[in-house]
Amino acid sequence: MFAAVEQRDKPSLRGKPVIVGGVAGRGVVSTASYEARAFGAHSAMPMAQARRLCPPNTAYLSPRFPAYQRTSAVVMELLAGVSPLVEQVSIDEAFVDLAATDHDLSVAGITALSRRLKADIAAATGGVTGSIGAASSKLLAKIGSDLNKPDGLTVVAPGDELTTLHPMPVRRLGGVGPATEQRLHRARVRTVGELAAVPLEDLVDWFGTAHGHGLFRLARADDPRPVVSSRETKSVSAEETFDIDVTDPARLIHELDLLSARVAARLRRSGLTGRTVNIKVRHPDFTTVTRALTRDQPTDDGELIAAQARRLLAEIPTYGGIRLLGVGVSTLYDFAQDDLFTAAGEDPPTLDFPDDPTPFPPADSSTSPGLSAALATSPSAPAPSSGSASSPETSFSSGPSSVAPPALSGASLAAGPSSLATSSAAVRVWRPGQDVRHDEHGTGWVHGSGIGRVTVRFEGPNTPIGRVRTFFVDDPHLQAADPPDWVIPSSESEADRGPE
DNA sequence: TCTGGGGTCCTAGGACCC
DNA sequence: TCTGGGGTCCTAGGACCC
Repeated sequence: MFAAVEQRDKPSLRGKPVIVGGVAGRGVVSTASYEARAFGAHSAMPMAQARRLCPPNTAYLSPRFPAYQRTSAVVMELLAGVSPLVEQVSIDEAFVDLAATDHDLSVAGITALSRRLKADIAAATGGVTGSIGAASSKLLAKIGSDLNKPDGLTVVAPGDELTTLHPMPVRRLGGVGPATEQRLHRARVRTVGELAAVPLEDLVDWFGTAHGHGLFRLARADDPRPVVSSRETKSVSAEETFDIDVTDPARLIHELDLLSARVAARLRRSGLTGRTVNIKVRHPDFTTVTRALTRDQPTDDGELIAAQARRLLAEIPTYGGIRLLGVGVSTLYDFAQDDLFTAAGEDPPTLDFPDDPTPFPPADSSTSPGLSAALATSPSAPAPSSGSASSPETSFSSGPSSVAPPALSGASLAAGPSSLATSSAAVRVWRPGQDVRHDEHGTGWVHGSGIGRVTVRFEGPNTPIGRVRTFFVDDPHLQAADPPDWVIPSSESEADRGPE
């Protein structure tokens, strides 16, 4: 599709090999025009290899996503005119549920409708053609649309599904990629028909429950997947492959910050926040590792994301250089954090420490022996347009009590003044050994801590051995009197090592 | 001049909880 | 002393798709 748009917009490219993709450095081919495919170029091929294969008159172009997006929107608009139930799969693919309409669903009727639609698409896009597959399921419709590219039209009549499907190579099935294909080939299974002869137990054995059952059904054209108009976003990420492997740690941190900012901006644009920060590192030998950390509160704040990402990166050896760096956020929530809870009529799950009449030590940092910092902020309305609805980091010291908690202050500084000023929550610091609770079990001390949570170790007349419980910032047990259910640590547990 | 970028889903193990 | 069962959440990695 990218190549078709380029050839539409630049007549001189028509009839010539066109390759769209990363044209420099370590780029790969996004799309090869049919003229370029004749020389062996194809999607996902390293650009360097495509250059070796294609003749000198080949055009190598960087993608112009806005142009493709405009063309895509024109097509999607036409599809919406055909049926209210359209599932856009990508920038250039969609499923249309014709059963959600009152169209004539006979083969003749669908063929006529498809012809009209193809003509409308070509006219509305200025000559970009599309291929249509029509069938009784997504599986067959998709396979049909691939059959006579470009500008193809395939209608699989009801009843013809198996005769269409079974001669095809297994690779044609959605969900069968290089790994599954290889595995099947080793088992002498090359066609869908051969796949249909494999017992379910074998498929589950080879590919696991989900994939095994999926293959078993697809091989029988048993595909009840409905057309769904919209799906919620599960993650937002950004990554970059460097032209030359990066070794300089300062440069890596800088890149991490840039990626975090990009992710945060896209989260805000979509009205999303997320709790899990992921990083991805690809080494020069192409091995790829990921690290993730789930926060207690969702955020869309680039500084906060970057702070987490830096901690995660610190776990990974980078002295050999880094080929690719990525940052992502998942465990998403639909609204900015403040909206999330006020809209639901619930209290925000953070403690409002300044007003909190807890049995804790006094919230006076100058007199409380254990409290090393208490940054209170005035409750105020969320900033109207800043998007920084995230709360400041609520963190706990885990370092030696003689030192100001470094991770802590780093995190709260990273939250930035504007973020602090717009939040109704406070940052509170606990130090190991700090006395935080007294009850019938004895006296509880901060034993360990992490972002958003703290473990308290109890000892006293009723608890001869140390008992440990983890509290979260929003845990009512931290302030309420109702008896929590105690966790009795085993002897190996860190709980018995006691406060430092 | 070897191998992009943005996603989804699944699995497996461990921690934790009741 | 020889250790359940079911559930959820989290993390890491892999396959796959466009």
